[in-house]
Amino acid sequence: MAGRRRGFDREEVLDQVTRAFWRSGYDATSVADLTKLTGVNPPSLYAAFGDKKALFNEVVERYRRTYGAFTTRAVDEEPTARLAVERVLREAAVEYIAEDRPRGCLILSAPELGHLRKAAIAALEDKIRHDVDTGELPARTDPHALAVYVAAVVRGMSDLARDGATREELHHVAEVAMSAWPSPVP
Amino acid sequence: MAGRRRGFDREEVLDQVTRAFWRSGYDATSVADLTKLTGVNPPSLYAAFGDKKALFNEVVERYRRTYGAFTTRAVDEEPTARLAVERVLREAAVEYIAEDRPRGCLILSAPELGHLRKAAIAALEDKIRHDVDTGELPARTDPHALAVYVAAVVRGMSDLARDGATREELHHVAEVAMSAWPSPVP
DNA sequence: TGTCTTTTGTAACGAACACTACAGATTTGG
DNA sequence: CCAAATCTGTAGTGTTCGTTACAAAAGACA
Repeated sequence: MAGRRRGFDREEVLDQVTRAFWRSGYDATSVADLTKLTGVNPPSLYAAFGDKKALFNEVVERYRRTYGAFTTRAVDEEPTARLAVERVLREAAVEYIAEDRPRGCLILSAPELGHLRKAAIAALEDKIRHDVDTGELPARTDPHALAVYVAAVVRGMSDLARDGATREELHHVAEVAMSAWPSPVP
Repeated sequence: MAGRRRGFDREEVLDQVTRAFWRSGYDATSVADLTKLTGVNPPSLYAAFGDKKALFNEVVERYRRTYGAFTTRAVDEEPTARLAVERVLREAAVEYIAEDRPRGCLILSAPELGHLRKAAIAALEDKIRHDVDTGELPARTDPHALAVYVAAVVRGMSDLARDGATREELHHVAEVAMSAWPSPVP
């Protein structure tokens, strides 16, 4: 038996909340900020999403499936680790500076999401290791070290974007970073 | 005409406060945390350092002169940009994981200190440009792009340290990162 | 229409926040 | 030893935090 219908679009509110957490972080974004931003009063917000922590968790999941999905897609779709990393860096330079969004990466900016970052490094490391095994990369290549290096560069790019870097600067970073990629022995 | 003497060591308290801000950041560190940590009651703390913002500013200045001085020293003391960057990366891998301190870099972790980061990039860029002018680096080298690349790597190393990376991992990042350094044309 | 269920706005809760009024304690200078 | 000056601990200030009690409003089903 149903009752009164929700007076707001759950997805639209979730996107507004995502951008707020993305811009300012979890702690610096108050529930009062969110109610003012969305026009949804506290009881409705809590009924729809649970408490602030649960709302943030849902925001993170949504972010992974939308704004943050380009990294996973590159690693999954590109045939080699080199092409995957090239694409991640090239796309990050665009994504992290997109005009109608907060800058940088929500996940890379949230201290409590280290497990997601660790998983991303492991996935890239596996892809690198595969290329070492097939001879696509030299046998001397250390897959873990190379994956952690890429992680460092991407995090640096996200931080720089938040500091106001330009798209050209990030593209330069990507270009220079790729020149550290191991070249096969002849 | 003097009165009652201060009951605590100002420098010692300042160091404890520095580590608190360093570990948890400005917002997440409450004045109540600081009074509990140092044993100094609020009125004494405010009399000695001013308000929370002024205290943080003094902490940052102190950090620059102590824990964070190794980067400036490397750029000032090393004869070439390459040696300076090599040294910054090598020392960062040690400094950012030191056992009796918070991990990472206080300045790189504080969103409001972008001006200090910008100044550090400019200083490195100048050193790189000097080496381009003297022929130490190839003429095609873009000093700004290379400096921003180094900034990205260092920030990534600081972030990784906070996430629990090991010293070996950071050393690997430094090593791989240096292989992107331009080599002179023969 | 009447009843049941769910959402809504108002208005508050206790806790934690940065900060300070005030009075007693402690020191130097006269 | 007295008086002026500085520091200390207690106990507050008003504000904001996340969260919720409550009753009116609104739609679904009998």
